Amino acid sequence: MITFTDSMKEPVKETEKCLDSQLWHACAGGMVQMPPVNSKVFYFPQGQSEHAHGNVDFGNSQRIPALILCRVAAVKYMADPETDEVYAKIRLVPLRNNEPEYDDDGVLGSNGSEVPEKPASFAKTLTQSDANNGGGFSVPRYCAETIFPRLDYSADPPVQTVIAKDVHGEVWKFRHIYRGTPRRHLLTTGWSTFVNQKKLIAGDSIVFLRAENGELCVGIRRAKRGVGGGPESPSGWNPAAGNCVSPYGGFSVFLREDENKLMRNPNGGNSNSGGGLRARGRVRPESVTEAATLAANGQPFEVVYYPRASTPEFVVKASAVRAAMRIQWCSGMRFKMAFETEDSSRISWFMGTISSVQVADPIHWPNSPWRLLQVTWDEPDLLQNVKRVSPWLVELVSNMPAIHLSPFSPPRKKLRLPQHPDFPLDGQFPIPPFSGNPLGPSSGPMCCLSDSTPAGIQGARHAQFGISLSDLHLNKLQSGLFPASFQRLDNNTTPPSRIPNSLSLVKGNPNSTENISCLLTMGSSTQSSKKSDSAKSPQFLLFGQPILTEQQISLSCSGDMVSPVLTGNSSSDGNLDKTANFSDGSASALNQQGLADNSCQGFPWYKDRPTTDLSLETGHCKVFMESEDVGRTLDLSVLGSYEELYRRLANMFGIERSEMLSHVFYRDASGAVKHTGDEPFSEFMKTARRLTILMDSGSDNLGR
Amino acid sequence: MITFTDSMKEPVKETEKCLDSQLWHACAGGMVQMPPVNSKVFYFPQGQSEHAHGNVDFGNSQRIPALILCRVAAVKYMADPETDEVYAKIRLVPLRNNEPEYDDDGVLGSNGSEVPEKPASFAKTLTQSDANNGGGFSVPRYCAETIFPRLDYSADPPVQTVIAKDVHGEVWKFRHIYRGTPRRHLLTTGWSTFVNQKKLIAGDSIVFLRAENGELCVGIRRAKRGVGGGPESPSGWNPAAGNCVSPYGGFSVFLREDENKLMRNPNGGNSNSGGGLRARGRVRPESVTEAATLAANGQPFEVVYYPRASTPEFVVKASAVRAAMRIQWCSGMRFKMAFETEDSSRISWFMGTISSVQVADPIHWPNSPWRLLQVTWDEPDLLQNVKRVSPWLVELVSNMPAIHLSPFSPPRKKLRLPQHPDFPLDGQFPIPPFSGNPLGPSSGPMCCLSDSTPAGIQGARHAQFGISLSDLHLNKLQSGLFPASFQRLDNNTTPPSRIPNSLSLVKGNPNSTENISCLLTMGSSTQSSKKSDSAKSPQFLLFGQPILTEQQISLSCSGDMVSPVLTGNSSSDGNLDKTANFSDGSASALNQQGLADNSCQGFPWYKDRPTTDLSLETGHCKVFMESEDVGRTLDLSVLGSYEELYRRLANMFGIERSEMLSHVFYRDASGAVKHTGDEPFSEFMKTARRLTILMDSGSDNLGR
DNA sequence: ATGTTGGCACGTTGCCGACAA
DNA sequence: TTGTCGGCAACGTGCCAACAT
Repeated sequence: MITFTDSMKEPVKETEKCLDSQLWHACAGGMVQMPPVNSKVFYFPQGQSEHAHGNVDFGNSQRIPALILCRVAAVKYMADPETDEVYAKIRLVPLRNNEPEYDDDGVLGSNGSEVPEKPASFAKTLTQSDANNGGGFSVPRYCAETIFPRLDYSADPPVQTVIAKDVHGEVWKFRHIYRGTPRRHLLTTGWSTFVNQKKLIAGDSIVFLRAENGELCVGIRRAKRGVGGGPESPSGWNPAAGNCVSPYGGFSVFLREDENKLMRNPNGGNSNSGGGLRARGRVRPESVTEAATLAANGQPFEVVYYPRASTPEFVVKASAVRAAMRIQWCSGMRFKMAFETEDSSRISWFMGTISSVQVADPIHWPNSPWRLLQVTWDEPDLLQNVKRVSPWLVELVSNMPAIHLSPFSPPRKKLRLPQHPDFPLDGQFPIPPFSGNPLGPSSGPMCCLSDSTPAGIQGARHAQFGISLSDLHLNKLQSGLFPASFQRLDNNTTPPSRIPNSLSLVKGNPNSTENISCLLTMGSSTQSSKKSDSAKSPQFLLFGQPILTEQQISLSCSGDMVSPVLTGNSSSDGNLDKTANFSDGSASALNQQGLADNSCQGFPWYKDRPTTDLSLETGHCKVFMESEDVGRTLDLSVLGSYEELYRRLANMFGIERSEMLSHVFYRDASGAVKHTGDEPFSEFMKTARRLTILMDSGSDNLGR
Repeated sequence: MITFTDSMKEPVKETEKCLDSQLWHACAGGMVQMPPVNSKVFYFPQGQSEHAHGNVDFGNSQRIPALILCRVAAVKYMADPETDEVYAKIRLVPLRNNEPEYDDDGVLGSNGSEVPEKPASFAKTLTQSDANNGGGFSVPRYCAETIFPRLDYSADPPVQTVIAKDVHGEVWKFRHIYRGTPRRHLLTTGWSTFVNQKKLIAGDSIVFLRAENGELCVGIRRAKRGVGGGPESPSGWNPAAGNCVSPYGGFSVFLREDENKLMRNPNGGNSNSGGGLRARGRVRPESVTEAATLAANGQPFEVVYYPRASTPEFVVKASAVRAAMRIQWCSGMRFKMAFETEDSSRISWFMGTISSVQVADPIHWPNSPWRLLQVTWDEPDLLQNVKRVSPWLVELVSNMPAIHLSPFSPPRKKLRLPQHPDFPLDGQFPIPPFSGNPLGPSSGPMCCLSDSTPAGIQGARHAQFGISLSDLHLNKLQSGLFPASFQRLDNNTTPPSRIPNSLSLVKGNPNSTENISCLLTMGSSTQSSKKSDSAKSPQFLLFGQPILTEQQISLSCSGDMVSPVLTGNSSSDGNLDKTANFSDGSASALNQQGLADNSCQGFPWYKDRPTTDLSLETGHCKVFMESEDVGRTLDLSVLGSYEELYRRLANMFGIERSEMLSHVFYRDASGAVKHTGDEPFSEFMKTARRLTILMDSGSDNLGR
């Protein structure tokens, strides 16, 4: 008997009960990691719209950024009262540019005790016999012995009543008996009631969890119907690329099946006011537009996330996105990706190759990295439905450390991500005169792969080196810091057909040896940034596309254009205008040649200030942080004094301003290296070309 | 298998299927009459909020009128997909003042064929045996023979399969057999499935209906649990008067029971996006505020109405409301009210007495007639929960015709309600300079009853006549047109204790005989308006409160004040300012004396223009329509010409302007009766005091 | 005319060990 | 160790006429 308060104030809220986060996670599955409160995440409206039923029309009233940096304000772990499906309400606060107080992982705000040890839990996928209405439930021994209360084995047969609470706190009783020959654990009486009430069928999973207070909890994970035997977890992966009418593509099959299940299910209805007209399951399209609009306007909002819906997470740890976007994704790259196994009991990794790097929905989200990667799987049968993935979901496969990890930099000096211009603001927020790449400086090499471009279409001189991928793999190159993407794994015995099978290295100038050596050591950027400062750049061509090294990119402000293909300034970070331009200018040119499909992509998130100029704009200056081979563009003309400069730099790199004074050096147009303050600010402003912050007072690696 | 369109556009709408209006009505029950499309209705936000779960907070951002005149734009007959409960979506368009094109009953727009003959249908309340899972269904012979397909009685036993579609079009099959000794009709196979699926219990009703196309339909009407055996239909009747915190009062008990049923019912849930947080059943409070706000802003809106919810209709035929409000409701009045019987098979009338006339929620809806009447029932046991009713739901009991019916007027001349100023605009809409009473001219007598006021507190001379109610009843007075409210019915053998048992008649002046005779004939206003035009008015006192006749009220503009109690101008119609003033001034005075509870109430819907002035404002003029004893106030000063006058009058009374010219007479300040046009308009405007439209050219009853 | 009851037959549910993987 | 099967007993379902109202 449910009692209502006298005033009947919001009896509805009664159901807005949060459930134990551990049980929630047990039901959500091993793949699901919720961002901690106060951590930074990127919210992808595009991803959320996949979460919704029906078309989400964001209208043309205002542009919504493809991803919005937010702080996680709250997470409510909840469960659908009818289906028991777990979902989370995530309250997000968009971060404006000037909120540096939260660190990426949210450890600050979450009082340390945020690493709960996993409680004992057990998941079993129901067999036919388990789900048959005639039968009981075969309890795996492990579950019976570690999760269930201890049975008194002296009795004959040993029996007990197991009491478990479901996600709503409802209590279920099961007769637990240990009998048969050979002996086995069974749930009999009470089980079929449970199966019927919860409408479980073979393939669904049941989760038993022993909570910290000793209580036994039971949750369910419904199987995702409609997939032919493949791994189950992130299933909805195939928005028809560039198809605006049906953004779901093959994915909608999933939703349909789910939908039908909900429809024929006597549950899942609502006796709602509107007359049961609200969308069943998942999220209403309006909720998505609402959230996205609020987000775009910088206002707090709430999203509902169904971890077991056939869609990937659309609220992603900022650090994960940033890390992924530091990598210059290229077709041909090998990666692995985690999936939940069909019985959702384990996680297994699947290998694949990037077949193309291309914006998933160029019409609506032209600047979005969401599902940027079109992939080919080594075991295509199992992952037929997974055609496009987002970069942060895959892990490059290599026994070389990924270059962006900068393994040789001392931890202390590890680049602190700029805390200032965090928004990939494509239209909504005022763009500050200088706006850094929200994903932080990219230190991955810019490279371009194509398996179809005729070699030599570029005017540059080139020579075939005939290095295959396996060659590369075997080559000692890999022990250096070659982009961690070109070789197959050792255990990859059946290479997909699309794996490129030739690699061209093009020497751009005679001192190729030195340049290769530069390439090999570029991870140690203290050297490389010095050595290759003004060096002629080498050119690698892979399938006719040039491969640029970090140096070639980040140092391009020194005046050397590297490749006619990259007509824009190719600095892969900070210099946003140029990055955008890469896509607007040369990339579209590539498109016209039918090459874009397989080429690498810069991320054109900053289309706002299109420039065709190849060099830095006057007054703009590259800023380098100490030994890191990363740089940011700074428009000195907007600054009025050294003081302002220091403040800006402090903000950019997260350094105390007091530390700054004696550590900032610059090279002027004539090549002379000076200390800030050596010249009047006006002079500095006009002549400075490259600026370095050197925290280690001893070293002198600033190109002096 | 439900198919979705490729684009998945609004799959939700799929369920927004309308059902056969006849089946809908059969399920809704005999009490429910939906207003036809294009008819005029009053929408009561207050009433709708009773329809909602939880507190409806209309905020204080803007005042919402208590009732809003609307045109019915559309009615969608629907059924809850889970519970089969029928509901209607009514699309309403608020009517601004200048939309005279729709008549009250909507016959205009509804292409004539709107009077569907009731199809053969049969409702049976399930017996214990019917609902027992073990049993079948005893088909009443009438149902079997008139609704079901004809049985072949030659077989032994006669059997057939009856196929019926439910509200969703789902097909149900029942084995219909005629067997046993004595022979009877039974539904066996298929029946218990139906009972189980629909979760029917004893007391619920099943409706069989033979549709026009010959198809058999089946619907259900669930019993309203929670009432101890009383009649069932309009149950939620007792908002705690004046209690703002819990506007549901005893009523919430009903909701609770219903709610519990829905809760424990595996149906009735929702697998909704929001995570099942939407209100179950009935209407969300936000929907109410939304509708009310739209309505108040004159924008089209939609309401959802559950005819079998325990709340009275909040969209009421305008004519019904107007008719009800023409009556000056007084405590002590006897009435009857229709209820659906417990088995919802019939309608029965219950007798009661108005115990007090008092605004139900003076804080939020100070001007609302909603649930204006507090009532005492002759059979209180059966209607314990019905404490307050709205005037249009009750019917005054009298073997005399109600005065407002004007039975002696030829039908042709029956008052056409003014079509012009229809809004009871209390704040939202601009008040036109001349604003008529939206409920039309009131022709009911203003009277005041109190069983507690000491006689003679008013200064007026008075005499006790000692006429009891039964005296009145027996008295020949009743054969005239005495207000149809003061006597008990013949069959009322147990008079409620609160029935007043004495009646005072106070002679206001010596010519009482004439005045009584005037009273007796006032219904025939052709005489009365002439005779009592300038006559001194008699005073009836009932329990010390004066009773005013129609003449006293409507003719008070001639200068005679009737009673010091009624300090305001007591014209019960048209002269809105005065009516409002009655409540604002004298009624509150009564309140201070603790008398208001049982006194009559004028309807202060026009507080906007408070006036303490007792006479008509300068330039205002009473307009009388021919023989009707009703009048409307007209501000001549806003008119510029006779032409404008005619247009306005035509609008007010729904008369062709061409007919008008020769039919408008007026009496000027000097008492002279003239034809419009006799004087220049400017002169007319200044001197006219009483205006009569005389359609019957022959009669000369205009006080000339 | 129709509601209620008890009888009874049949179908289903659900517990069990045997068997097999 | 645990999934599946056939056996079988208990129970519930549902049809029926008799009886009651």
